[in-house]
Amino acid sequence: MIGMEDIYEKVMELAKRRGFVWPSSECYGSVAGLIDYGPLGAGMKRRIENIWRDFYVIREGFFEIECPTIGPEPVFIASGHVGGFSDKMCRCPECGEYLRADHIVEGCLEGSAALMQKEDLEEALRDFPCPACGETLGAPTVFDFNLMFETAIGPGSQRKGYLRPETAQGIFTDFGRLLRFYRDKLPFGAVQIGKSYRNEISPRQGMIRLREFSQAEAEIFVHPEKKQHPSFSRYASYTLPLLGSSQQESGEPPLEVTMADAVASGLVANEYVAYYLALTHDLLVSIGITPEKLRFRQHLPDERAHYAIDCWDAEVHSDRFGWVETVGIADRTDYDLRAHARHSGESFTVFIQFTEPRRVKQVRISPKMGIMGPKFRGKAKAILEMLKTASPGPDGVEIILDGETILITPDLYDVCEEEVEVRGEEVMPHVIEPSYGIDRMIYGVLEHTYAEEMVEGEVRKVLRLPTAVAPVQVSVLPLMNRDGLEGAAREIYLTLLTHRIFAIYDDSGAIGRRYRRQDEIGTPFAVTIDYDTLEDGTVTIRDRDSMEQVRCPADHLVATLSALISGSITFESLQT
RNA sequence: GCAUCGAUGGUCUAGUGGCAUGACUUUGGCCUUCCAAGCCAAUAGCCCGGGUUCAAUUCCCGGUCGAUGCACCA
Repeated sequence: MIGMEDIYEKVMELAKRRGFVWPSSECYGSVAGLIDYGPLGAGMKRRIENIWRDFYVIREGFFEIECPTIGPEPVFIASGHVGGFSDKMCRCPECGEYLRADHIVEGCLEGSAALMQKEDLEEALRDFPCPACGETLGAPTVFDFNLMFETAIGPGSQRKGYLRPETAQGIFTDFGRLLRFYRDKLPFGAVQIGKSYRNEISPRQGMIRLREFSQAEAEIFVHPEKKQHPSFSRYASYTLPLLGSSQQESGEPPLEVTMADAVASGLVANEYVAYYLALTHDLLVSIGITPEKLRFRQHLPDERAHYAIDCWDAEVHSDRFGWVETVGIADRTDYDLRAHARHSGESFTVFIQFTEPRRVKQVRISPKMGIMGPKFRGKAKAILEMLKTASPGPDGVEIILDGETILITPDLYDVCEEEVEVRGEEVMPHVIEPSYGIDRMIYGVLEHTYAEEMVEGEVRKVLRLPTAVAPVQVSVLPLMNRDGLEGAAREIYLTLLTHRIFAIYDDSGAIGRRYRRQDEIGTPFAVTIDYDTLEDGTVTIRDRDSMEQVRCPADHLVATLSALISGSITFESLQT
């Protein structure tokens, strides 16, 4: 390779020029963090999403759902995004700098300032110097900056809504429906591919940090005590570079271990997490990420959400941006379901039958309603409810109702001990969440597959995209645009299209120039129609990566290309 | 968001207070029997808004976008 010192510039220049990625609304001045996928980029993105579906929908059996990108406020109150997805900020009255209010206070104070109220923060900030200009802050106004885009649903006194900051919540809110769809059994999973939105303060890394981005997320609902993946054997001996939190703390390199060993040694929390680490490696490599530029880093205890048992990022190395978090894989326990259960009042549990019904002795309070009704009148019903779960003492039961303590004496109820048959229990599943940043995957693939090489004194730019990811699969090129070559080429082109091979036809300019054009957009194969085609009915197939050619009878072309595209044969095998 | 620097056809670039360079690409034509060949022609540009000026792509102010540093960041 030559002159690869500024690969980001080169990749983005090509991506813009050739129609992969464009700045959005360019004619009115583009907006940071918003991009368009052009004709080739949109095709490539769709192919990558479909490969993701091959892994998660077809192979894992997790059906895909599609939820709105707008949600009503309670969803995001429950998810914690309304409260937790915002930062408390203030502005220096002297220099105008925006500051994290809690960070300033935290630097000089014991304990955590993140939970302080605005008013307390304002008071605490009074005497602090501005970290930017050094002037005393005085009493700045502390305000929340929430990273969610806000909107209003409907006219008039609208319901407040937000653009979703992740696709996951739709799967959680559909939990009850999904559970019934999967016929009340664990484990099951559902996935969603779609747009999410975050009003980033300063998105400045091209397509790495976007305000509107595509995510592919799976939510896998598992029994909290059964975290053995039913297909674990598929990846048990798969080896990955794992950078655990202890390796990071001691500055050691990643460990190359099998998934079975990783789980056995406790490096990875359970088989589910390990399985999706391996699957993610498998998937990323198959779309064109270089294995040497891919690692899995465990969250350090202080960066991991408090409720998560284990959390790993798949990080893709970029020459420009360093290690970029591209996929997150977490065991989120029952945090999300519990939150939605609390806020919505629905149960979010699965009834799991015991293998054998259990006989359980239970004490039941049977109120004497004939006495209690007249005695407590309007409160009787509420007291009755509370009695059901109370455990009676020798003097009776104390019940607190609306702040008033009421003693229910033993003469008001009977206690009967009985043995009941319990056939199962309500279980709140744990959630394993693999979450993929599609746009970051696309950038990683572009950067890793971009190559330059010297060919006869000229720089050849080539995207070595895997066939499954290339937006165009085959180009059809008549060697000359005359002597009947163009007619024969058109015929072959149409034949490929009817067999659903996505080909483009190009007869413009010298043949070498046309090969270069296809190299730049990653088209893996070129079919050239030359004078031998008119003689003996053969064409050549050119391989993008080796620039080698083989002759192939036109009659076999569809079958040969289909096999090459699907990967069932290699180009090298045709050369012998 | 702050500071510094930058923005000229699709791409790379020269240059200027007064008709805006060149190369590559693209399109059409000629030529051409396999890797950006040659010839002819064509298309296409001074980021946006305001100010100074007879005249602004050029100078000034503001904005947008991009790069770098700080800050922020699932």
